[in-house]
Amino acid sequence: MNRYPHSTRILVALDCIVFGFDGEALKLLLIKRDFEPEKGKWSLMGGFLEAEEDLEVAANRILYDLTGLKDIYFEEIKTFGKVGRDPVERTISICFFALINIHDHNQDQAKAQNAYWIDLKNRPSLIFDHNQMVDMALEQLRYKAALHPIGFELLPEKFTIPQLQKLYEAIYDTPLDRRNFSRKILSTKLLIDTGEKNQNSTTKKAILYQLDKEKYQSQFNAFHNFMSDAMI
Amino acid sequence: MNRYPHSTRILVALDCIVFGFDGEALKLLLIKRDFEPEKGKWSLMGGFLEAEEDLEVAANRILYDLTGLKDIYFEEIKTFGKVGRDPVERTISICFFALINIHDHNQDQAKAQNAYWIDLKNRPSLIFDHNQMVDMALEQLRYKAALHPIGFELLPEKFTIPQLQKLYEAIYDTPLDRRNFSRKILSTKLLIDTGEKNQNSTTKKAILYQLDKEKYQSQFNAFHNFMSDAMI
DNA sequence: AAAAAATTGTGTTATATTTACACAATTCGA
DNA sequence: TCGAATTGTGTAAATATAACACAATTTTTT
Repeated sequence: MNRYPHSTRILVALDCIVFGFDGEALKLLLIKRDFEPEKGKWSLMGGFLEAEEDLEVAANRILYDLTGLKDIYFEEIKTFGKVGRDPVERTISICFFALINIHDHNQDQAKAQNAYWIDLKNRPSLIFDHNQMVDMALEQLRYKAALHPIGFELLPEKFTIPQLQKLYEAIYDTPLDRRNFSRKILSTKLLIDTGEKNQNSTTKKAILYQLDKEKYQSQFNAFHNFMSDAMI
Repeated sequence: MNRYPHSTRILVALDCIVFGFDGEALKLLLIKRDFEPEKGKWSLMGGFLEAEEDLEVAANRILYDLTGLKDIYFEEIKTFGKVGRDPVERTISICFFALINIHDHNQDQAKAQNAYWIDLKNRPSLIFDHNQMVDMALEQLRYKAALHPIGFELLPEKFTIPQLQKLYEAIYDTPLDRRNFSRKILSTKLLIDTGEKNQNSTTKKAILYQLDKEKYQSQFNAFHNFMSDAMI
């Protein structure tokens, strides 16, 4: 077999930031490590790229092992490759974030990985460069969600406009005007009125909408200037 | 030394798309390969990540070897990791694009690498997944330049507004209204009037501006909605 | 020397979008 | 039945955008 003889082969890891939303605050699915290295400390969920495995397949595998979910929304953030970032051995890590509906995932699978939902605002310090990874993930989530309709990935199939607003307020840690928010969301034409109402409410029951997946691609840029630039 | 015993080490490459602008059209700096594999075919400039080398350092090294320039603007696009993408051996490639002033780079260094400026519109087919990389790079350049003031990286230190407009027209392959373009650019307050005029012109000599690097960071989002969403 | 051609700089108006704010309707419990 | 909490919709002022016109500069042509 004809190879590249003079180059070094390096461990390739993948680390994922999984975001969730409980109706009030943004959460992270973090691992309390019961394995070496750094046993007992907190980290992101990760894994190594295998010899005959596509990168994308590896990302899906790692997300599946953590959540029991397939076809999750995720996107690459960047590849971390400082020499000493993993003290055990030179390892580069392809970092990505995923958005899931917090009630959808398999609790047993999370338990098996020793994973817990942690409020983003109270997150513990993480191993290696994982803190930096979370910082970049939040930055990219804020950037992307201001420009594109990806927030829906964090909500149930059917949701109300006030729920969506609370999500945006959590992502950007800022209050938003109810009336302008509603108009702006509806003007994207991405929401379909299901005709149902949210029965959980103790006051006026809000309309339940779902995402118009037909229009999702064509309207992917409809969120431009959704948040003011200062928020990003 | 404590290692991860059961994981596979993999070749890690970096491939870069170098954009330039000759005043009329967008150009790519491509390699006519005089080495194996795929000798004689066209490819992107690339190289392998070395054992004791930071990822960022490797990117700078590869860009330096090609252009003779340091501190070039570049950003990561994504990591390509399909199993068969390099037929010689499993290799993942971290792909990034760089923007340089086409007149700045060291011609000898480019010649040593067998590199040529190729018009983006007439580019030859490239090896491996490099065509896909260029497609993604152009997409990301269009996206980013519509939202942030990165186009300047492709121009000389001092430039005129009509030159900047031609650059944007090349990036988006579309004509723009001169008057609205000028007003929008000036409203960002990112341009400093140097007091000089472009002496190369055969008609009215345009004002030479330079980028206000003090304001560059704080105004990084000032380009939001610079191009209409349909362009991106 | 005057006129023509090419290009640059600035202004104006109609339209669309954004922001700030007000009021009416629904639901439940006191 | 009234009040509290929440949801849905409306309106007017300010701002931004898009479409368009004209004057100024420089070189070339007549």
